Amino acid sequence: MNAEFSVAVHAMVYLAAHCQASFNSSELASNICTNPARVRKVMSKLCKASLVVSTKGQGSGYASIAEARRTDLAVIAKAIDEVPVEDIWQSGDLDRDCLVCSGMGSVMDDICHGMNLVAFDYLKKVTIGSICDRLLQKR
Amino acid sequence: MNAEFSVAVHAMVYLAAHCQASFNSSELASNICTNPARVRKVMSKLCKASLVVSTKGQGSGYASIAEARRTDLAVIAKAIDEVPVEDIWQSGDLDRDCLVCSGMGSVMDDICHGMNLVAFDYLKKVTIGSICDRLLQKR
DNA sequence: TTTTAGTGTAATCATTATGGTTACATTAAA
DNA sequence: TTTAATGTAACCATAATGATTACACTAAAA
Repeated sequence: MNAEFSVAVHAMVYLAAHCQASFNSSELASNICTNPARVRKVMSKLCKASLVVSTKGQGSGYASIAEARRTDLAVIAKAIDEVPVEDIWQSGDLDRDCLVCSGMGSVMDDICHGMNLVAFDYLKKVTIGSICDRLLQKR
Repeated sequence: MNAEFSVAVHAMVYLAAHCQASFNSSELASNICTNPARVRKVMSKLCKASLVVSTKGQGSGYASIAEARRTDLAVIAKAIDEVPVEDIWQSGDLDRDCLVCSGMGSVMDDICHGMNLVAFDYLKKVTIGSICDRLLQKR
């Protein structure tokens, strides 16, 4: 799971915490501590998944959708096409006679998939709203 | 989670499936499809955690421990010092006044930790024995 | 006692992945 | 018509990864 996920969550939290306003990629980049091009790349994916709204032209930028607080992190991860556990290296070789050698690849694949399923279940329980509340001490 | 985990699991499964014999790093590397030095590096960690036994000198190598089939993948991951979800990039900056900017780092850290907890729970349920049985079609 | 075949471990190298930077076509407000 | 923004691609520097090489150490075998 790379930094795009952090950028996406941070941006969505920031927008949700200032839900009346709109911010351009430079303003978001400054708060996230990255560069505007990276922010735009991530926001473009969120926008395609309808998790944020973006406008174009002068004075444009990004803003929260109405249901932003209810958006969970699993949805965000899928929108930016990320999985918690990256594909593990598949050892062995399908063409070998040895059952261990030829079978370990798919075993590791399944294990990776299994971890991703439980990790996604966990991410489903974390919402942008819950993060906002925690950050703004509204527990 | 990098390839050392694959190497470790593959090696443990191979040794457990041939539990009467001992194999050197070249033999294991050939079955895993990697190089002997890499195998030795991983096996050395497993050995320190007493998950395999190794001998030295001429004719030496690695062999299964008696309880190998009951070893679970969480124990192996810990032995080689790996976590399923690598640290996610901590966005923001602790020294900023903005609560979102200064707080997101630890939020992402906690999320990463939460995913690792559930992923480790999953790995605990997968044992070397269960993988052997699957590969050798003893379901 | 010497030779030999192995482990343990570090150093180096090539390749890949990652993130930052720059550039520019496109868009829409002013 | 100008300006300020997004969307996206290309390029570069750096970091991470795995393969390779080397070698000190160890213990069996001759």
